[in-house]
Amino acid sequence: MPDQEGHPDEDEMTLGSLLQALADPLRRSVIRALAAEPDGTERHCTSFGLTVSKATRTHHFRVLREAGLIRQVDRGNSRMAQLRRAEIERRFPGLLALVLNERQPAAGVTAE
Amino acid sequence: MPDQEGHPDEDEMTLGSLLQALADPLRRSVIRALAAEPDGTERHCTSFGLTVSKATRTHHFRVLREAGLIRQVDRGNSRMAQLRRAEIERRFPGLLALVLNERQPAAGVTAE
DNA sequence: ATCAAGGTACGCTTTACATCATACCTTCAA
DNA sequence: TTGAAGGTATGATGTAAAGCGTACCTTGAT
Repeated sequence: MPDQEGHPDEDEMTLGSLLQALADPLRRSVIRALAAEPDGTERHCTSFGLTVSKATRTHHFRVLREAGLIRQVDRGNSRMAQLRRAEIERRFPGLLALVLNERQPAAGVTAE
Repeated sequence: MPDQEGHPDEDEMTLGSLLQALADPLRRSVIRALAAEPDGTERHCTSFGLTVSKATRTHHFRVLREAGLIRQVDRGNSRMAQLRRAEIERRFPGLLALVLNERQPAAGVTAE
């Protein structure tokens, strides 16, 4: 599996890129879904029900990864996504809570 | 002074538009400057030292206003900006703190 | 009444981004 | 080893957003 760069260290995360990544409702829904799981949970990238093409999905997960929100781990054939909860919380306390408390039905995700 | 629409109510603020508004470093700097002042402070739109044209400045303040971050008040010839601190805090607790705590390199100055 | 100053609106350019289709690479299972 | 499945890279497209200049409208001076 090619190209796995772009996992910034905790102190390399910038508020700008985090906010930019979270400005997209699709990406927020991914983070919300991940955060709803127990800490350390790995989820298959296709398991979020995003109604976009493969290429677009790759794009969004790349943005999340490069912002530092998720960690992507290769598991044989697939690449799993994991929320970098503790690091995000240390670096920008309260940021995740904001996304979690959003009372907004997911956009772009399979409808309600 | 024309067009003063777009002051959403507190419960009309959406996380999406707030994040989008705050994704821009210029707009974050305005919010940071406002938040550094005592609550209720009104500041002249030109007092932030933004290095953009008048038209662009108007644009950014409009985004901030329509997201619900600031309130714009006409004072004779000028239009003053005021942070909607309490409302933002009630609606999305912790959001402002995130912006405030951002360690921001000076604009136009490289390196630390 | 006139005019400079503060803001906005409009039109335009340029850049960034979300999206897709296609082609390709890797892994695992027939 | 052949092929299906999961991901990525690339290139193209449409749209949104940032930026500017200019023209115009207020307001408060002169």
